[in-house]
Amino acid sequence: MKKTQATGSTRNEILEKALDLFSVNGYEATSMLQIADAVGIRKASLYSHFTSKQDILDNIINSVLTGYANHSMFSNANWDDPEYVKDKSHMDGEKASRIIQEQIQYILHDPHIAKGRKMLVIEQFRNSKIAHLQSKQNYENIMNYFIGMIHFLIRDNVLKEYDSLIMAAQLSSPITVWINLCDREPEREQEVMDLIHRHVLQFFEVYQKQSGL
Amino acid sequence: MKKTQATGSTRNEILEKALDLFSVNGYEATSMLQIADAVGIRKASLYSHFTSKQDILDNIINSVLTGYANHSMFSNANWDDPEYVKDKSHMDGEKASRIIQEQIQYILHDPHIAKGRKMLVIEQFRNSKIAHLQSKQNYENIMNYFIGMIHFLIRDNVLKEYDSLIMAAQLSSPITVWINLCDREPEREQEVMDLIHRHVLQFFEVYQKQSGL
DNA sequence: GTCTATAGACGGATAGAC
DNA sequence: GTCTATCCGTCTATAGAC
Repeated sequence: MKKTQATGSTRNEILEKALDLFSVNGYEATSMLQIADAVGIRKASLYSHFTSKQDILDNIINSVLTGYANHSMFSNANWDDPEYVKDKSHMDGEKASRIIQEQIQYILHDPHIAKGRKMLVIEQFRNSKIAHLQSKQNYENIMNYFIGMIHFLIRDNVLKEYDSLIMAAQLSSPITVWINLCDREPEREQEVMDLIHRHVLQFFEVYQKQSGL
Repeated sequence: MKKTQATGSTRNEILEKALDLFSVNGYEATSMLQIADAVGIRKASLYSHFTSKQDILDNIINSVLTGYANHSMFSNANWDDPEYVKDKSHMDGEKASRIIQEQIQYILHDPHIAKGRKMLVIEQFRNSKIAHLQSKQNYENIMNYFIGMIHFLIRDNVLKEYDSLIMAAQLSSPITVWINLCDREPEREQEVMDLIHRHVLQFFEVYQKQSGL
């Protein structure tokens, strides 16, 4: 049961280096030799830890899944929990922008999340399992987070009561597009962070409840 | 000069079938044998039309580029041209939604544009040339179209004068995200078209000039 | 321009010594 | 668990007949 205890670090290093390569070149374009070289072992030694190349990918997909679920604030937010929202009442655009920017910084720069996101983008058309995973991670999860936020802000009398699904899409989608832009061209991060700030402020301005006061 | 005249159709068929494969599996994961099989010729015959596999990709990238520039309404719109905007004055949400949905239908279902878009998504992290092309095609071009539209609508007294870059991002980004969703899961197209309709209507509602009348 | 045949490199995976 | 050596299939690309 504990046979592989000492090899855990090698095993994890293989997964990590493989994800490095998969997230740039994709699964098919990455060879076992490249992975072995990145880890610093011989190609054949990979087969002491995984039965096949596909086995490596399967384990990465699982770790992307659970890693995201455990660490992303998008997954763990609970806008019905008084403890979670206790410092979020009387939210304005500036405050929301700060909260959102903090989360963007996290998912942009957490190495595992960033690489997992890029790998799903590359592999999404090859099989429907990955396609659904990609939709769940980078669409449904984010939408649900923002739908929760919008509901909270409407309940808290901060925002006007429009179609909350559409409001969530309008608030989250520019951010999603700009995260993709940063994944492609990291040098544009400052431009993107500025755009996000202006976007959130303007969203609050047009949807705020007491617009005439 | 006209030597390859008669072989043009085979050459184009190679490009077309190669794009079919590249847009699903990616460049590296696609073999010359797969391309030859799809065309119905022997693998070696491909080299009568292209010097290498990379040469095929280069030609596809050029055709994606010029094809998009020539056919997409996003590239050819000119909101300063009286002829172009002559049927677009006094726009409301319904009218804008109709115009936008028509264009979405086109870029979703035009085979060349759809496959080109997917290929750029798959290949965007492998080299910076493709990354910039992807940003240009599927971000800057679309943003410029919507910035033009927003400017026109503000000039035409339809919309309030907010930061037009942010307005364009808020109008276009949900659509971009939903197009990606359709590329991944085509069965969700109806859901997406409904969301786009609701989104455009609500955008016009919150940004329209005479909100109090 | 397409074909068969093949070169030569590299792919994933296994056997067996240590 | 890592190594060397090797199997066998597939890859891109070329040579040369037709």
